[in-house]
Amino acid sequence: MTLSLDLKQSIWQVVASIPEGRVATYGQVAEMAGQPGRARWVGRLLSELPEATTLPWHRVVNARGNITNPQALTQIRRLALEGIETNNQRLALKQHRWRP
DNA sequence: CCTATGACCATAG
DNA sequence: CCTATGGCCATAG
Repeated sequence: MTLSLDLKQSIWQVVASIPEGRVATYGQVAEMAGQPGRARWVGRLLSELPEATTLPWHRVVNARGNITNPQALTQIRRLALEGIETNNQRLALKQHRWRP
């Protein structure tokens, strides 16, 4: 199956709907977009975003609350602005996870 | 066609 | 906490 524009848009939509001050995991985003088990698609899609995007990609972390992003510093800074503190690239997922 | 590579994940030891 | 394993799947070479 090819990565259709529809699928990309559904994933972007989910990311866009993550509230400020909350985070979601890659797997969570994939599942909410109707593609369970496809966390890697999410990570790869986010890696292709233009630098000027308004999509809140910084609110997506891995299943352990860890930041595994080449742009970790940017992500950590943005999360801090929303009141989410990190420690060694890790945050308290249990407290900050978005539960719709 | 085959292998390697990820902004991943769950489970087991 | 850490490593190992198996699964995931588009993309690149």
